[in-house]
Amino acid sequence: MKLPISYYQTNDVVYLAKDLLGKFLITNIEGLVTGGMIVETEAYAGIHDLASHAYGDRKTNRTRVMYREGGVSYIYLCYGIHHLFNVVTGKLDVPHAVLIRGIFPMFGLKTMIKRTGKNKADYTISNGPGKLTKAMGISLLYNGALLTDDTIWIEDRRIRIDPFNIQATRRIGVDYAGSDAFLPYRFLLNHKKTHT
DNA sequence: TGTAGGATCCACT
DNA sequence: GTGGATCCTACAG
Repeated sequence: MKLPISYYQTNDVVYLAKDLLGKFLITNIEGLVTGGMIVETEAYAGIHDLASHAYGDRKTNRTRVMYREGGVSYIYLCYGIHHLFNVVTGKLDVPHAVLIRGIFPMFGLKTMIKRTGKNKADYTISNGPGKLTKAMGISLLYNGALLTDDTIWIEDRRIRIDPFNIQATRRIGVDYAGSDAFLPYRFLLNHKKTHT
């Protein structure tokens, strides 16, 4: 069920961003398990993508983990407040990443409620990149963590996704990226029918 | 060493 | 639909 390391090591990051829809992101942090189905992702395509932190082959302390072999996490702080969780993909020295932007909460709902201070765990508890890390306990501590370990991992639960239910749009918040801001690298899973 | 701005969210109106 | 929270990163000097 847990995705093997080889899954992450293709260089087709756009394909992976799409393929991760319907997979399950699960964390076991501080002894508490939370998780849910991935419903929104964005692809960041290495050194030629103006929106990517690794654009222009920028190797810095922050971006270093993106250059590792696919299958580790890349977590960074955004706007000084939000931790954003990315899946590093691709081969060694190819800094591709998929930003996980939304999950549908399914496991550990009580824990999510406690962590976020909300009063119910409906889809809004984890429908944004900063919200899902908060609900799932993901922080900078786990930057570079192996996704084949038992802290943060992704499972294939054989959910079949009809391509008809995948919507592709431009990415959010990357207006600075020139023409790359318009690439259709954001993928949303239309899952209204499974839960209402 | 200093500073501008950011892969966001929420509480307002 | 707007703005404040809040702090790290990158880059200029």
